[in-house]
Amino acid sequence: MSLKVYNTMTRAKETFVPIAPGEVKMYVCGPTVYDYIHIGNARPAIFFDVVRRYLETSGYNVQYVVNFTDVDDKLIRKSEQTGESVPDIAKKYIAAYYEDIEALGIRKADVNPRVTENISEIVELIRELVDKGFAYESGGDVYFRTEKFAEYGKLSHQNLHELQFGIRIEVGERKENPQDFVLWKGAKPGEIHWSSPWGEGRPGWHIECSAMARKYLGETIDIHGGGHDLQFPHHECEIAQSESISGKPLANYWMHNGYIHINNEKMSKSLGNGINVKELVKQVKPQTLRFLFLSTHYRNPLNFSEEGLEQAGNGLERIENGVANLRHRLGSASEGDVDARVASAVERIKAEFRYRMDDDFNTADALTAVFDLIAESNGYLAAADVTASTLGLLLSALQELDTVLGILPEERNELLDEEVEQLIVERTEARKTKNWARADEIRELLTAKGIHLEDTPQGLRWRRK
RNA sequence: GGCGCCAUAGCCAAGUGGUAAGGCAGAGCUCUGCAAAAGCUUUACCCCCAGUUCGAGUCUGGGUGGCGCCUCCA
Repeated sequence: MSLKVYNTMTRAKETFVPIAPGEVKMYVCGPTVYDYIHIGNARPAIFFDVVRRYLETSGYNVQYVVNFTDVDDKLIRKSEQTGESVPDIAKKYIAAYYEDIEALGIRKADVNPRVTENISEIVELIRELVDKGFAYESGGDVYFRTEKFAEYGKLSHQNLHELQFGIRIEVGERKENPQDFVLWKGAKPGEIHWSSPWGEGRPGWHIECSAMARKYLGETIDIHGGGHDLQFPHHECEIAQSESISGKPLANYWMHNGYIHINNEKMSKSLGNGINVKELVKQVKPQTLRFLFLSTHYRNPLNFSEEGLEQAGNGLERIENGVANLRHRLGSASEGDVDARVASAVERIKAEFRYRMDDDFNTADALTAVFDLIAESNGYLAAADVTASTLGLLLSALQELDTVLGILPEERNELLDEEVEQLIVERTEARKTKNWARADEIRELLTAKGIHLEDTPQGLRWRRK
């Protein structure tokens, strides 16, 4: 089966065909850097990271761009509140963003363009829009003339005239039409600003993505992604801006992830129910969060709860134990050929994984392949004699899937301190002499230190918990 | 008002019109000196009502309940 992608534009799963064979250009809307990212921001970051990884393991060369909005109303407001400058705030939260995504095992994008570093490209694009009559200057602002772009609304399938404008925010009085949106905002006194043909000011929100996507990826990109809420107006506006100039589709595939809910209500900054990634990773392993997110299809909402987190943690533990047990057995495994039955099961499971991922990145379904591999591995491990080559095969299959999912802990050659080592030696002696009381005492002592001892036919196995 | 999404076991969750994956939790058993880990066993009138069909969780229509977007949001 070939890769199928659900395209918001057509509202259907489509066979993925890149513009250039073997190349994928991906643009995902990144954060506005005025605060620490919350888990709602983490969902697209993790999901599109998995998309990128999967495309790469499928043989594509992926160009992955995620922007930073480092100047906008929210940054300016924050600056007024804290007294810090807008660039200082942006710098601080960009650094925090990198820390957070690293903690979550999210690979950095190839480029993280920033608005403030692309002002001339943005101004140039606005100038082109004005020249072609798609935009107009009004009182120091520049607006996009939505009436001029007949396809406005095609992504979100909205009829321009049936939208309720001004329902949430006031309609600016400088607009020709309420549905017009701002491309350039004239600066108020004291605000951060740049020069433009329309006076001092700064870019509107939507224009940056059009300008930066064009600069870094070209007129048409393969995949444009972001949160569900960006569909309208953000992506709709991007389409209007980009396509009215190029006459070509901005993106061939539009992908939108569903929201994180808390108590069955969306998480959002305005509701103030956000959970910071920084706080969360202090409490749970980052892999747990990845596991949790990937266990629900990306387009579905995901209700976040303590219970869900705990269940994800337990599920992950089963996988971790399986891998650890595999590694442990490596030490006592014999030489010899790969077990034919295991080999064919591994092939079957890997194929199933691909099949499920090919179906619009169905990570929840694909995760079962990991459990299948663990079950296969545990079954094989029960045998009295195992070959290192078979264990190696299982391990590499697991790692192969994990290249895409990123849920396994890194392999660490942890050492136990001398005192613990000594106790383990003592316990082994005690067991030889059937001094169960002392053996159990030591085991409990170490359990209290977070080190779990397990006696297996192949000797002692320990793990941290 | 317009445009959408969702409803599957105690919980999470996948599901191509062919008789309900997987995980977590629970119970029982096996292995173990005891544990742990692991294995085996065990649990579903797929929200309701019609319809299409040889056959519907899946398609159509109508309900009920929940959620989202309609220019800050991921």
